[in-house]
Amino acid sequence: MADGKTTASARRPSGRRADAQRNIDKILDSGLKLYSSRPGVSVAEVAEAAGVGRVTLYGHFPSRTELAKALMERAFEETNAAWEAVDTDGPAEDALERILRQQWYLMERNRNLRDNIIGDVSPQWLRSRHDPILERIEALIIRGQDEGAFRTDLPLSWLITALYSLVHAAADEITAGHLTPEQAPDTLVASLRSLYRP
Amino acid sequence: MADGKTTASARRPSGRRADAQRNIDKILDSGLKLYSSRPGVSVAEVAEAAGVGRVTLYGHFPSRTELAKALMERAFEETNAAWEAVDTDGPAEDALERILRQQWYLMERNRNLRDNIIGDVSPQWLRSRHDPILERIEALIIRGQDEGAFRTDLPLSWLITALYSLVHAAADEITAGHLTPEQAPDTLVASLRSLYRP
DNA sequence: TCGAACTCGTACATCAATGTTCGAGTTAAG
DNA sequence: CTTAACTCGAACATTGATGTACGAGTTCGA
Repeated sequence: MADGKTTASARRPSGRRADAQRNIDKILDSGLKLYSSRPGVSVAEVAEAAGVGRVTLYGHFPSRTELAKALMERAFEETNAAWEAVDTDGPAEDALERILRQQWYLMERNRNLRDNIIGDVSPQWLRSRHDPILERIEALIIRGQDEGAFRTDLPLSWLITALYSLVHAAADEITAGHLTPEQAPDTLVASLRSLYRP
Repeated sequence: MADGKTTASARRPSGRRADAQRNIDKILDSGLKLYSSRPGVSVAEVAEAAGVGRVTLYGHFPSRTELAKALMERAFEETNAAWEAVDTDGPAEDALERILRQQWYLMERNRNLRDNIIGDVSPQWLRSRHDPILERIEALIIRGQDEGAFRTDLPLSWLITALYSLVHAAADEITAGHLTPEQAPDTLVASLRSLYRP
């Protein structure tokens, strides 16, 4: 027993037991679904949706705020991965269209998540994670302006905001039943083409 | 004393005392300001902002829901009055521009009010009050389409939603400090012209 | 199979919001 | 001036959410 300190925690210093990890995943999945669908979600709801005891949830996420952060962190990672996967070569106008068609629902989901999580995390924290994503879009728009494909008579930040805004609007229209999920990307692309062209 | 029943309430059956009416106004004013600025406003906050006791507030508005309804009702009336005041003659494109320049801040404020009040009143109630306003915009857009000034390749409801969406975006940009209140209407009008033209 | 890691329900303390009651004071209106 | 309407603070009951503590049971991992 001289070297009996080879406990599990010593052997897997940064690891978790498989069932714990499974529960963490379930919690994050359910949390994302709930938080991105409506405001005012409670910790208890997330736990129930995940099929997990409330105490278990608190065991992994010490507070509501920590849970919220984990959800946002995960969403940002997903977005970054999506950007890596998309082809941004060629004319900026075409690249933007590809990005929209592939990611508009992701943009929308994360925007809702962000809206419904405000108040749980500090604005600074939120900004620090969100800015890198904005920069990617910004760079693409600037490229389009250099190519002469995008207008330059309106502020750059406005073009970005308008883009997000219309993505959000498209999602609302689907929810309201005025637009089908198939029509949405076409409508969005057509609208943004009109809006972005010089 | 045969006719001694000439009490105040009998004499002013539908009227209120002047100080009561004054307080009601203060409550609605403060409530509008708070509700349209952020979510999660409590009744206590509204009372305090109005400089009125919480009990007094409950005396006039039996519940949080009733207060919310009164706020929305008032906002709708204001919007209707604004529509009556605006000149909708001439080409639809110009009329829309005039409306935007005169009412965009009102549209924005009421949209926030609506967003932050969801959950306090039923969706049906909200719809029933909001629809008449949408119809006015709808009629104007259809007129523009008949004149050949507005595009017809996108759903009508989408054009309306996009309009509201961009108004909201413009307000966000002002809040974020990316747009001045003077620039906002021009940016908005320019964007919607691009978006609406065939 | 053994022990540590993990889960679970129950129970508890805390906090904030809603809505009500009471009684004493103030104010408008006739 | 008289009275009814109104206001106010303080106190109370209720509800729902957050976070913690405990102890008994289950499951993973070596």
